[in-house]
Amino acid sequence: MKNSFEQIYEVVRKIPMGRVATYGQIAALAGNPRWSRVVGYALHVNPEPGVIPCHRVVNRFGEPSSAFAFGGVNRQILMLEEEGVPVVGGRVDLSRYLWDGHI
DNA sequence: CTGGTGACCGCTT
DNA sequence: AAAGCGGCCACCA
Repeated sequence: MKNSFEQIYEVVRKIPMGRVATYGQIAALAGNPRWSRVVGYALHVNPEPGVIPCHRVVNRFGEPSSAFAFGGVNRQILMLEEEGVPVVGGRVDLSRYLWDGHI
């Protein structure tokens, strides 16, 4: 653990399949609930695509980020459904698929 | 070197 | 009840 980024990547990497986490949740698990912005930037640089499941990260409303740069927001939704996370109305049911921080 | 911005969230008025 | 603003870190010009 050197900087906040490493912490964030560590938390995001721990997200189990078929579950999603919010930026605030990741920020809180990383150590500071106000790093939500840093979390977004951290995933933006995404140093290891394919290793860090950035598609499992959504905002607190359960909606995927509009600035998703994988090839379109549809791509993220498709990947989530592939893992078993249904996206209804462009939104994920956080009450049911929100990662509680426990594997 | 300084200023401003960004995949956000929470509190205050 | 709704709207607006600030705050933390890192990177770019």
